[in-house]
Amino acid sequence: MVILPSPQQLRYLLALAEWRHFGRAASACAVTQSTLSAGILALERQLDVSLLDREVGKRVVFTLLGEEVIRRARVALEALEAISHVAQASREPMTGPMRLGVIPTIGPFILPRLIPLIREWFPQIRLIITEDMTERLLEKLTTGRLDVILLAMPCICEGLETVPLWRDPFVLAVPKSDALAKLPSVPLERLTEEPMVLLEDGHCLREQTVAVCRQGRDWGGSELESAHTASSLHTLVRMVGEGLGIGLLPGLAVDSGILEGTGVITRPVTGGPAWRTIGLGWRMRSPRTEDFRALAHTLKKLAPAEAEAALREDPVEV
Amino acid sequence: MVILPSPQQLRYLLALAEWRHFGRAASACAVTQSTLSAGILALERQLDVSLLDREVGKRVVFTLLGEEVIRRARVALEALEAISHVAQASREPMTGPMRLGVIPTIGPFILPRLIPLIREWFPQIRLIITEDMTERLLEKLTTGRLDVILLAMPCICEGLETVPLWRDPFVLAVPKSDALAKLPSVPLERLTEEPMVLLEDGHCLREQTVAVCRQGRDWGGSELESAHTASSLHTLVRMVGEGLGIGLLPGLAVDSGILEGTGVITRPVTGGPAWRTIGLGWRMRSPRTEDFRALAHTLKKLAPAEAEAALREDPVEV
DNA sequence: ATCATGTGATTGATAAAATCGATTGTTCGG
DNA sequence: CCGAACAATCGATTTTATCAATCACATGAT
Repeated sequence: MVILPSPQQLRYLLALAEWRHFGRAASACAVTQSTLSAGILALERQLDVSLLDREVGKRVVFTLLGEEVIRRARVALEALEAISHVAQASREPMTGPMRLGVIPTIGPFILPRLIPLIREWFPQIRLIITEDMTERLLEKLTTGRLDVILLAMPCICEGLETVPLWRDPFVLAVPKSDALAKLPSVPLERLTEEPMVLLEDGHCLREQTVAVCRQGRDWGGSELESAHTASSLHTLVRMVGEGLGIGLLPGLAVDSGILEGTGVITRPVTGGPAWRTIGLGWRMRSPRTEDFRALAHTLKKLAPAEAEAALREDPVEV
Repeated sequence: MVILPSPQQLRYLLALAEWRHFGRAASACAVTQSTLSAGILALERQLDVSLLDREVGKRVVFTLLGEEVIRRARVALEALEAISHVAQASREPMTGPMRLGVIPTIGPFILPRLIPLIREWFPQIRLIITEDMTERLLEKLTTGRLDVILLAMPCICEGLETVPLWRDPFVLAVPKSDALAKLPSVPLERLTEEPMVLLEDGHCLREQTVAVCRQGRDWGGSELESAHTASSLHTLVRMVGEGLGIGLLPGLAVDSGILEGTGVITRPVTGGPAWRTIGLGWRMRSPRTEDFRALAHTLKKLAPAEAEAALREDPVEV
């Protein structure tokens, strides 16, 4: 049987790696310097290797092996902490802080409904909300700075568990006076007749609307480059109102009143699938996986009835 | 600061999960039953949850949370053990058992040279060799039943670190009396003139030789189905000798004398790349990564001089 | 019904360890 | 050469892990 390093010793080692100073590392661990020193020594003695270079002066310099052990100690302690956390989450499900990330094309339109819903169903949950674009949300999620994110699916990111919540249909936004406004609905093919206003690069909604347009007709790079770009959906609507072009809007945004007082109206688009799927995602093997599954189940209540029904009938995601 | 479960307690839990019996689990851990019982109780008390269902009789039944904690305990203990192992590997590099897997189209031809080489360079290493096909080697590697494998690259398997060692050229094997035997070398295009003898499904060499043949000409499924199949390279050579068809052989096999006394001769193939790259692979983040890198460096000495040179000049792998 | 048996939990004693406060021995910078 | 800063060491104390023995409670055989 192998002698395992004690978690305490590993904590001391990580603190030392962080502070590079025995005294400060010790007070960070709430122990005396002698305790931490003894702990590091004991770890080195048990492993029968030296983790610190003690040659040069009194500075804290780790050996190559020391650095490697530090990396692995982080992993091991995280795994141990996860056991505590999963126990805590099971003891008191749906309590405590929950750091939720949300993309800018969902956040402003869903949060006014989402926050009261969570307060009602899970009053013990303290939501901490971050709004950012998909890529950076994923980075924050995988590095543990977020617990759970609300985004447009599909999301290709390994180690991520996602649940589709509902479909959000795209509708065409045109100025009241536009020719297309006279039609009851607009076929996909006609979307390229007029210039398009798109979101800035980085918004996944930009790529999704472009993909919808490309369904209708070959719509090359040149038109895309000449399109106007907006930094938010609110700006995009204003620009459509100013006659700079037409735009595709998520139904979610329209439902929450983004068009009010803008002179922009919407028409449904026909001739092909035109929606995005909104889903909830979290780190696979997160200690609070069960919490997040329950949250997803509750969040489905926020779907417009017909969107949820559509997803139920055809759960295969695009 | 969260209270972490002690590794010892987790070991008790895992033993209990394995034996489902306090007494037997205790002796497996070399402690008394009371110690193990107290350990489990202490773990439950510290986590403030119940891991065992103690309602029904005296049988050992885990709660759902218990099962989850057991899974995570396995991960955490592995991470802790990895720290011990990396320390041990650094303390005594290149010692102890090393479980090497090798595919059947490499093993018989390289092991007679590889084993003495390792005995000479790393006499402390105790090789334990397993021969199997790529897929099952990878499965054994990822589940920890092998430490390192020798295979044909590229190998698409995440979590695997691989190093290319040398190129092994394919040569054409034909009966001495065959028409192609009269040529000094054979262009790829002519490989499909005669029936081909291939290895059985599952050998990666089969797919590689088919890929080489396909370079020369469109060579569809029907010819493949009608090809003869051999269960080993030795059989394949015999079948070529019997006139059942021609075959592609790794130079490695030819160099080690597979053709002796068979009436089969070889010709180089021209008109396109015709080789496989042999590499060494191991679990990324294996505690003995440094050992394996050193091993790979040494194994390169087994390459025919020209093959290693080719790889040095053009290390980009196909 | 009764008792033997197998099981996990409990108890009290003992050995091992973690930790603390105080001290020692180095290494720099002035 | 001295003093400040720092890590290592020492001795005392508390805490923890472990053991052997025992208890409490099922189950099954008679």
